[in-house]
Amino acid sequence: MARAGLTTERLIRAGAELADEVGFDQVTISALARRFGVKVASLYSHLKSSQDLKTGIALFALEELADRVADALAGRAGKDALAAFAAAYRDYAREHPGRYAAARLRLDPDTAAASAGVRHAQMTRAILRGYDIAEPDQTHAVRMLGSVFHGYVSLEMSGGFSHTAVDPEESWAWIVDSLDMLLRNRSAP
Amino acid sequence: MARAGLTTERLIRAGAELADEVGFDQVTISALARRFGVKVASLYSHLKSSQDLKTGIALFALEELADRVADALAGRAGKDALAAFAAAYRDYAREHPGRYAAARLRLDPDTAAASAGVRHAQMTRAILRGYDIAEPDQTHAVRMLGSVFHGYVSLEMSGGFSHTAVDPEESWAWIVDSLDMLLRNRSAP
DNA sequence: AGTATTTGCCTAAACCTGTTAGGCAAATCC
DNA sequence: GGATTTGCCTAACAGGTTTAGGCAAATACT
Repeated sequence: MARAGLTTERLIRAGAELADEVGFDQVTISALARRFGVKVASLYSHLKSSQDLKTGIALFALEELADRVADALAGRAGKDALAAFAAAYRDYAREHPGRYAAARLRLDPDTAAASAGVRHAQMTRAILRGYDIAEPDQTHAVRMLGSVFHGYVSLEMSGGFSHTAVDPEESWAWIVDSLDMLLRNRSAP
Repeated sequence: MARAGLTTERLIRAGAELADEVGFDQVTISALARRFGVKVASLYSHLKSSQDLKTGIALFALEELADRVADALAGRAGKDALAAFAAAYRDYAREHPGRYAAARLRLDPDTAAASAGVRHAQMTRAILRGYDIAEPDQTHAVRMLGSVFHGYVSLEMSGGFSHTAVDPEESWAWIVDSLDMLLRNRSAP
């Protein structure tokens, strides 16, 4: 019988696509095997477990998102950088909802420390360079930015804004504007 | 054989407790049956499905959280109300992580419209009465508050803040402060 | 009270996902 | 071309979900 040519790489990639189509928590070893026209047990040569697959997708998504954000940030500063960061984040979540959900998977500390998550933190801090904010306020600001962006995207994705007529696009712009205003206010004199 | 005295109410309540102990997505009909010392099939007299159970827990949590927020808000206005709202929200998530996760379950539109979710929206809007912000900015502000609070709690719960020494308590206070400052700036002249 | 009816929990069974163990054949290496 | 590695397979078991049908406890009726 001809072989299917599975690799861990391909499985994780396909898992990411599957996540976008059916939702991250519907990603299952069985569904993945079906997609490759292969028996379930065959995947266990490439993946340790279902959890392993999910972690792999999470790491993949974190990396991909970090790359996008880095691209968006290149050559920008101040409010420009803030807006670009925000847009990259939100666009990714809308284009790849399953991967975005994956990126929010809780990782064990070691895995997290070796992931692209640290790049995310660095880039968020980089944005604040345009605003001259010292520690510990800088950390507070990093946490606030992360909260707003993640919170907004998460609420929007779960349909939380669909019961008001106001365009989410406008709210997003208003919020970015507000954050810029706030960070300027918080800048050292 | 003596009966166990199951009711939909009791099952949902026990499910909420179970969620706090083992995590919302580990809540399962089987685990619930074990907890009552009863066979799995018996629960199907009271619950239509596993999904039904989860929806029930979500509605219960939304209600409970709305009650707490309403209590916290009573007799307060302006920044006081803002801080109380924020505290109620965060405290609930820390006390009842499973229920908080349940409250974030995506509900179908009809169910959502009949849930305590609408009270949450109303209360968030009520806070803004202390700041004199007109539409459509009011909607933007509601969305921003929701995003920050949910985003912060969600990131904190998933361990996102554990790699920096800065006290999350301080960050929270800083953020509430910032939001107050921002809303005052956005007030009509 | 004693009978009739409802209702609650049971057994049994089918189907799905996850996981491990062991086998055979295709690909690869000399 | 023969030996070895490696990939996918079958088989089997452990949960979880859900439906169908049965017996006995609780409740309602006269």
